[in-house]
Amino acid sequence: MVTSAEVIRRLGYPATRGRGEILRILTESPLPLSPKEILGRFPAPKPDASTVYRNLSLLASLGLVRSVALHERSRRYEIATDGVHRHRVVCKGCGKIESFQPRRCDLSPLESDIRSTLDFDVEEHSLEFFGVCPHCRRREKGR
Amino acid sequence: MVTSAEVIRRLGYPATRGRGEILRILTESPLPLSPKEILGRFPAPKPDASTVYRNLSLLASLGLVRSVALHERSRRYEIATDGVHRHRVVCKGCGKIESFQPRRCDLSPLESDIRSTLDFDVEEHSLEFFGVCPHCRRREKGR
DNA sequence: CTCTTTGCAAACATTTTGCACTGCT
DNA sequence: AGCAGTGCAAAATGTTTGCAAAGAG
Repeated sequence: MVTSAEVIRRLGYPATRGRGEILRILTESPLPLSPKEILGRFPAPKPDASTVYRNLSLLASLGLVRSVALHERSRRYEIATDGVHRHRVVCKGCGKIESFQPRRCDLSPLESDIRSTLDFDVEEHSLEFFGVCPHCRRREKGR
Repeated sequence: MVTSAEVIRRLGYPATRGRGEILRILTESPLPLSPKEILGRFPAPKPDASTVYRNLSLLASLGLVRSVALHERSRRYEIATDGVHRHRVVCKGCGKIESFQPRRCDLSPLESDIRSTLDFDVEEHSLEFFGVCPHCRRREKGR
């Protein structure tokens, strides 16, 4: 078992309490979290918000966390588990987010298209769905 | 030919100069634009930024424009042309954005999965790619 | 002990809001 | 004329930065 502290240290950065906590919080969350939510889940004493932002940037540049762009005001972050690929469904009514692992998510034909047409090396993609959750659907029908 | 002014009027809102210009600017842009960029392309006299934000929200709620979430600080908007589906490739090096229409973009199996597993009615999806553009690839190799 | 990170405060960027005035239909 | 939209100013968010004090290796 490799602890997150070791991973960070091996990458050449001191393993501070904040960094470990961020990784733990994101690992335990089934949904991507905003910096504010992450701060909210910190046990006391809570660090300053700027520390959370700085560490999220660092961890993202080390590839340990990933930012997720939903159509919101703030960014969200999730743990970057190698090889595990997740997508989200966001409810347009209430903003509820569900996360799921697709049975197959084969976008390689699209990625080859991009390579041959635009000459970009594609490294990642982000695929998010927007719709209506069961709860909001019932509410809409009721009206 | 139906003008954008008529479309807005039919939906029950006055067709003001700002609304028409926003639709024209977005129609003419091959790439999604941020509110600031949209404002920059306005012919004088430029409206106030708040007007641009208010109108973008209105046009988005009417379904005439769509917001695009790239991993950036500000939102971007594109014209919502019915039936035409576009995706973006963003260069991680220089931030360059390319837009393309996929030859096929069949995510219906995934959407059925979502329907049966999570019971969400999926109405839209957003699929964006991130990679390295030819220019940055050459620059990286050079180092 | 040295170098990096942290807290704090302030700066910044983006977006939203209240209000009097202007403009669309 | 009447109601909705606009500019302006100010506030609300979300994020970044400089600097002295505290912490990791």
